[in-house]
Amino acid sequence: MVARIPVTTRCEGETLQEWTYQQLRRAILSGVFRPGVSVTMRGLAEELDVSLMPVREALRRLVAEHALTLLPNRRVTVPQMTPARFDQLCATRIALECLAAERAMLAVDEKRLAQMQATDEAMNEALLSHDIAAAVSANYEFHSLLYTAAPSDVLFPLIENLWLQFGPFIHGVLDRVSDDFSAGNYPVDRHRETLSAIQSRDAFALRVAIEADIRDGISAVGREELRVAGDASQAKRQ
Amino acid sequence: MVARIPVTTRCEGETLQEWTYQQLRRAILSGVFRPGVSVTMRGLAEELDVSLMPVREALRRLVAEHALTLLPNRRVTVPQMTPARFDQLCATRIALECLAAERAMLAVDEKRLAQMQATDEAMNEALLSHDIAAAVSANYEFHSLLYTAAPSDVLFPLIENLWLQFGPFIHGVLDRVSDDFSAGNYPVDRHRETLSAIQSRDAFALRVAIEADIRDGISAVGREELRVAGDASQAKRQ
DNA sequence: CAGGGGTTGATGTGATCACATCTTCACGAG
DNA sequence: CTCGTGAAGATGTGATCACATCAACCCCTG
Repeated sequence: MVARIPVTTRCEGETLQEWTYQQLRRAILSGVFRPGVSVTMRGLAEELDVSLMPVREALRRLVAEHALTLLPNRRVTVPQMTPARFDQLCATRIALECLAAERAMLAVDEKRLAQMQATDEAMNEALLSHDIAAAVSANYEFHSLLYTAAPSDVLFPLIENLWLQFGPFIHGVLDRVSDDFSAGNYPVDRHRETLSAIQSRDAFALRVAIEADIRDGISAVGREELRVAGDASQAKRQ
Repeated sequence: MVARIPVTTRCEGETLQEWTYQQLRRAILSGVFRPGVSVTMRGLAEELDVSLMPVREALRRLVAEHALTLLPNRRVTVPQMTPARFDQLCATRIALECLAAERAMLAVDEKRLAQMQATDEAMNEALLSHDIAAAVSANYEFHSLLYTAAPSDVLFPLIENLWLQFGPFIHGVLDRVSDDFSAGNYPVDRHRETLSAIQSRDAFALRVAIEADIRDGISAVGREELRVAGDASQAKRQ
């Protein structure tokens, strides 16, 4: 474990296990854990300054959500990204997020649309100033604002699962996009296409925009995942 | 807890927690737990004759998979089915299973096709003899055989999640279908359509067949879920 | 110097205990 | 008779301990 886990203050009435889960989850989403490294319950317990029990249950939960992987050795590791897995994640994201977007579209009101616009601008600013962490969370919030317009306790958790599995790689994707931004190479703003599709209540255009947004992420990665996988196998030896 | 949980023998090298999880999972899938009833760790521990710890972790896992629900009281219950949730589950199943079917289609060989045919016939026989449990597992196996033709460690777990959430209701659906069967009212066999679509490598026909299979389940339920929900609110008082 | 076997430390699993919180039920005041 | 209050039991959470298993490491033998 090289990088420290950023911790937040514990909310009132929140169980230790829930807090621990949230910390680990945020750490995974922000790419603190590199693929291939194995985490130990005692190590995390010491780092988060909690006992074994909350860590144990938080890890169990993250494994159940496929955010972490349980090896046959019963050791917990950050899952490796393979081209096949990457491809599956993208295809599944497209299927689920297009569905979620379509179902949420009619429920997006003016207020939410304004929030989405503001979030998109915040993301672009973050990309320009190379603040990857802020860009990641703004991107996350943009999609969340859309999908949660129509309350959904089935679809949205599944999508969050996929994001969690993508976790360590979103960082790499937006890093690449940020570089392109700085080089003056502005890519097509899929978020803006998304917003105008919602405004004109065009379900088909919305699906196209969402799919394009996800596919842009893919092409931004390119052979990136291979490099990350290479880093991971080095990190494993540490 | 009215119904007993059917237990299987514990495999060699399987942890107690894993075994407990499998027992509870099978119980949910076969509809032993009725929606709305709350389960207790100590109750399950006694019933399965294990200590609290394995039950605790198994429940945590099932909650993470949305097979069970954690109330604000920190009590674990079988989730209620509402029309909205039912609709979401169906739409998500269609999106994911059509995708999975399309991706698996080309990987289905003669041997697997024969297995699927045999499984479908077994299901029809089970329906005729009103053996709902056998029909449920045959239906499950039929779809599994298709989706696992191309190994997928992303899509398939998500689909299994949805099936688990459907769990208590599949029973009701097939109960209804079984009644129709006995009344000589043979519904369209969507599984047969699925098989012929695979044989002719027709991706579009396959999507149509899968979607129709899932939608047939919906119409078979009809207002069924309301009756079940009604039963559940009664059962809760027990 | 290379390979194998034994030892020691680390790790996950399971059990048990202590405690805070919630539920439930009965009793008594209004 | 109704509603609030208090006590007792039940329940989930967290901590700590014991143990089997696994990994790394070192030393010995060839």
